Amino acid sequence: MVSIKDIAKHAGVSISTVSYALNGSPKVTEETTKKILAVAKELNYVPNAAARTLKKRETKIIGAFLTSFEGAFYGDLLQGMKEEMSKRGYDLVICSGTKSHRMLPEGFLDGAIVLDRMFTDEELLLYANRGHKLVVLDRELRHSNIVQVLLDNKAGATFAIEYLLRMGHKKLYVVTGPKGSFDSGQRLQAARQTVERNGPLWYAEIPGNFNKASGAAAAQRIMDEYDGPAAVFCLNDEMAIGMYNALKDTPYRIGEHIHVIGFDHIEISDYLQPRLASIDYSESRWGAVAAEQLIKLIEGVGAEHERIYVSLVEGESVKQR
Amino acid sequence: MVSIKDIAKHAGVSISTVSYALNGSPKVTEETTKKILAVAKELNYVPNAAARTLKKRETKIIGAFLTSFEGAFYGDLLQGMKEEMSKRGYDLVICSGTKSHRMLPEGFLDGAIVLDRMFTDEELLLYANRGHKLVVLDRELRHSNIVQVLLDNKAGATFAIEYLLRMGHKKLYVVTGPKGSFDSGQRLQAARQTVERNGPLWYAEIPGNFNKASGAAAAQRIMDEYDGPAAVFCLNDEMAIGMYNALKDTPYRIGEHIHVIGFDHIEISDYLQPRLASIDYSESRWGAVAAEQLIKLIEGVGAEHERIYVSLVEGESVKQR
DNA sequence: TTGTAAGCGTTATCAG
DNA sequence: CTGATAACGCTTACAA
Repeated sequence: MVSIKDIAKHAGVSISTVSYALNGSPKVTEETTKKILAVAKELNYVPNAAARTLKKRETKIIGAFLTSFEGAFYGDLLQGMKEEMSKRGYDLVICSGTKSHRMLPEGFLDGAIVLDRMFTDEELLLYANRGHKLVVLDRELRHSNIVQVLLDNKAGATFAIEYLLRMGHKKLYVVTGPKGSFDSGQRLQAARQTVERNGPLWYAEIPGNFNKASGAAAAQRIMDEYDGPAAVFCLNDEMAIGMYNALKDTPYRIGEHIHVIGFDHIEISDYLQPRLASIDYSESRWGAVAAEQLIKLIEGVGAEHERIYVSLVEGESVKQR
Repeated sequence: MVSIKDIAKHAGVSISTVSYALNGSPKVTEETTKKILAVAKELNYVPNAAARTLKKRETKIIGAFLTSFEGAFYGDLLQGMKEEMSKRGYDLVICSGTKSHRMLPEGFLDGAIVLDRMFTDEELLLYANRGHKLVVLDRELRHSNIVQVLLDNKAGATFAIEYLLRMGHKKLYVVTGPKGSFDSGQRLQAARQTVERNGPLWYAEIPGNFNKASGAAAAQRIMDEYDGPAAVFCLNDEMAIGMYNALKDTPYRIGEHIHVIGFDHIEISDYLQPRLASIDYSESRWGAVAAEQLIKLIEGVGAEHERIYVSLVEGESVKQR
C-alpha cells in the first residue's frame, strides 16, 4: 500500500507538505503541489479511509436501513435518497439485518435513515444519545438528534374510506398490517375514525400481515361471510394482490362482488385486472426529503420533521354500488 | 467517545489488558476479564471501526454494486447474498453510483460483488491488481483476484427460441438489450445460433434497451410490419411488459397475433394477461453463490468461476400456431 | 498474567 | 512556504 509517506520520499518533501498539497491547501507552492500530485498519480496513491476517518471522525457515508431486500425493495425511495445525498457530497449505502446495526455506533456511518422494524425505539434513542444523527421513516420518536419524515397515512386512509363510501358501499372491511407497524396503526386509526364519522355502517377488521398470504386469508373469510357486495380497504397493495390471487378461481369478481382498494400504489397494481385502486405517493420525493433532512441534521443547520403527502388513485377494482 | 483508554483507567489496568480482554484472549484472568467487560458495558463502550481497520486492514464488510436501485429486480439476489455473507461473519452493503466506487480502493470494503455497467473492465482490473477481491456477475474478466458468477444466458436463449419453434412459429423477432450489455450479447448470440441451426426461418432483430419504452417501440414496429402471426423473444421481461402495454389498445392480441417470451421471470410476469412465458433462474441462489465465492477468494481458499442454471417457464403468451 | 511501546495512515498544530 | 511532531483508537510483539 502506498501512503503519503512514500509520496513524500519520492517527491523529496515532508509528509505534511504532501497532505496539504493533496488537500489543495494554498499554503503550498503551485509548483510543489503539481509535482506532488504527479508523484501521487504515478504511484497510484489512494488515501486510506480508515486513517482519515480516525482523524476526522467522519466518513461522508450514510446508511439506509431496510428490514429486508425482498419484495419491492423500495427502488424509487432509495434512488431519491441517493441522488440527494450525492448532490451534497455524501455516499449512500443500503443495509439490512440486525448484525449491520454496528456500523452506526462504530463510526462507519455519519448518519442513518431508518425504515426497519428490526430497530427498537430504545436502540435508536441510545444511538441518538451518543450523538448519532438519524432520520426515521417508520415511527414517531422525539429527540434532538432524530428527525421524522413520515407518510401522511391518516390522509391516505381517510381518502380510501371516503372513496368507498362515495361509491355507495355500506359493508366495509379493513385488512390490517402487522401488530406494531406504525404505518398500519396510523392507517387503521384514520380508517376507523372516518367510518365512525360517516354514521351507521357495517364494518369489520381482519388482521393481516402486509403480505400476500394474509390478503388471501382475508379474501377467504370475506367469501365465507358473503351476503352481498362488500368493500375492502387493504392497508397495503401487497395484501390486495393476495386477495386477487385468492379470488381468481372462485365465482367472486373484484369490482363486482368484492371491491378492493390498497395503499402504496406499487407498480404491479397497474397491471392487475381490474386495475387496483390505491393510495399513491412519491417514493423518490420521500427519499430525497429524508436525505435532505439528515444532512441538515449532520451539518447542524435546523432540520425539521416532514410529512409526505399522498393522493387517491381510482381503479376498476372499486365500482359504484 | 469512550475508548479502551477510559476503560483501562476505570478498571485500573493497562490498555493492552483491556484490548486482550475485549477480544477474549486467554492471556487475561477470567476475573479481570469479567471486571473489564463490566466497566465496558457501564461506560457504553463501542469499539471504533476506523481504528480497528487501520490496524487489521479489514472491515468484514463487503459491497454489492448495482447500476441503479430502480426497478424491482434485485430483491432476492441481494437477500441471497446477505444471508450467505451473514452466515460467514460478513456484513453486506448495497452501493450505487460511480462516486461510491471509492469505498473499494480506500479500504472501506473487504471485497465487492459487481453487477454494474458503470464499472469499466479497466477500473475493475486496476482494483484487482491492487489486491482487491471481486466477484463479477455481468462480464467475463480473468484475473486471479476476480471470480465470475454468470447466468447461463446461452442456455436460456436457446430454450426460448426452441420453445417458439416447437410451438410452430416461423416468423421470429428478437428484441435486444443495450449495446455493450454482457447478458444481452450472450443471449443474442445464442438466439442467432439456434435460429440458424433450425433452417430457413424469417428472422429479424430489433434494438432495445432493456426498458419498457423500448419494448413498446418494438411492438409498434412489429405491428407496422404485421402480415400474420409473429413470435418475439424479448431479451428481458421488462421489454415484454412494454410490449403488453403498447398492444393493449390495439386490435393485436398477445398469444394470438403476437407471441411473446421474455427472460428473467420477474414477479409481474405472472400477473400479466395472458401470463408471460419466460426464462427463470433463482436470484437468491445467484446471490448466495456469488457471496460464497467472494468469501473464498478473500480467505484464500480456492474460489472458482460458477454458472447459474436457467429453465423455461411456459405461458399463454405463446400459443401453438 | 499484565504492562510498555511501536505503529497503522492521516490531519493539524506549531516552529522555522 | 515547508518540516517535525503529536495525536486519533486500536492491536500486538516483547518485556516484566
